[in-house]
Amino acid sequence: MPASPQCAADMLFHLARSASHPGSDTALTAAQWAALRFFARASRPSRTPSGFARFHATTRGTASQTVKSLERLGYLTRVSSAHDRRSVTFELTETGCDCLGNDPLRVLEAALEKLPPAEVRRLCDVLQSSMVAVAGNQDETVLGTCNDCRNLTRGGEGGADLPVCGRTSERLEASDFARLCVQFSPKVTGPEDSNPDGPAVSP
Amino acid sequence: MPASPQCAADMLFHLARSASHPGSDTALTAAQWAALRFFARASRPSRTPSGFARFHATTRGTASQTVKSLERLGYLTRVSSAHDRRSVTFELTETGCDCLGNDPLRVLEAALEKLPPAEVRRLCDVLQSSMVAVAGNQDETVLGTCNDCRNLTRGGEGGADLPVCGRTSERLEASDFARLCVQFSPKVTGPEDSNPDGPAVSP
DNA sequence: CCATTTAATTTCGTTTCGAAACTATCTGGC
DNA sequence: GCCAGATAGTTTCGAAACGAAATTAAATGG
Repeated sequence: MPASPQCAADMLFHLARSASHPGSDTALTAAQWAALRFFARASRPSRTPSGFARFHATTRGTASQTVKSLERLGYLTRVSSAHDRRSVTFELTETGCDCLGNDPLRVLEAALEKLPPAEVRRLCDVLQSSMVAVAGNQDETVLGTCNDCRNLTRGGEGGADLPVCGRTSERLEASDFARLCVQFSPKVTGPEDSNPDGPAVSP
Repeated sequence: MPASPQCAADMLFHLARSASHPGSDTALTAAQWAALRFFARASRPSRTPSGFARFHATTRGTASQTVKSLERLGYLTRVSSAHDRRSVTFELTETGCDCLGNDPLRVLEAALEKLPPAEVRRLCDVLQSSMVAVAGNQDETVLGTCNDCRNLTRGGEGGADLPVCGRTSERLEASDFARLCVQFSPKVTGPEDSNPDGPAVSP
């Protein structure tokens, strides 16, 4: 009764808000922190203005402005895509990287780092299944790592094929495997589910 | 590696944002939904503009405006406090109650309701310990139910004393025990900890 | 080759927000 | 009782964020 799902939702909301909210003495606004964080952690195909818009649950127009402001501040650099000339991706500058050390969300990360790894794993499972449920009702975005994504086709063991994202058919680098993707689709859990104790998937 | 604490923090942030963000076709703004939700679930001593400001991690000025707009819409009614003439509390009107059925956060609640209760319990523990850690660094607010709060002094078994909140020394009703409090302090977990498998508390 | 779709940007008006100033009330010491 | 300081709530005002719509450019698919 004290641990109702409703209470959990309220606490999750409050925690996210209080942890991501700059204490007013910080260099960037909340939206700018979110963008800086995102471009530091997303896989290359996701590091676009549209990708950030999905991550931040806002419009592309608003996302474009936020990104532009960070570019003006010298925290991001713009890289035009080779395959699609409409598309641009962003990289953190060294200043941007340094700045991330003051990200207000770091206190939440630090708190989670103190948990036992199994607990973190469970938390991730719960969060991911919840994102799937939320995204199902609306057409929201599910966040996950390329590693766990069904769209990732790894290079063959013979080294013949190169790893690509099946969604964007863009090449991935090894460093992208652990990064966040905004076009994530969870792998269908086969009979050999590695986490039989995990959260129930809705029928 | 795929379930890093950092990734968990990002997913938590994204989930909260995407779930609480109205699809733009909803009657209220994100801030208004948060306020309506809060006043529906907080214990009476917490149902003040200041209480909502803490919950929403914003200033009292901003909170005051949000509350005022909901009052104007007929979703909240203002009740002046008997003990402190500066203070006011708010109650949901019937319309406000009805409106809560369309709360965008309900899809998240629904997702969490599908989890096994033990999983929800674990999630609550993780969220609460994280809130404590975040609140420790800054002077943020920890959210919890009066039931689990060390400030709650229940009425004696003889019925002599009435249940009060030790923080505000205000009387509580039985219905408040399971409600959210913004002046929450977790009970010190004694040797007879009911959840020995729970998240480690930082040393 | 043309219609459609998609990526990104810009513009514009609205809303939200935070900081600071202000009023009213409570509290504690004297 | 009285005054200083703290606290609850409100208001004001300028800055930022936001959504919607229009625009440009490029990819895609008959």
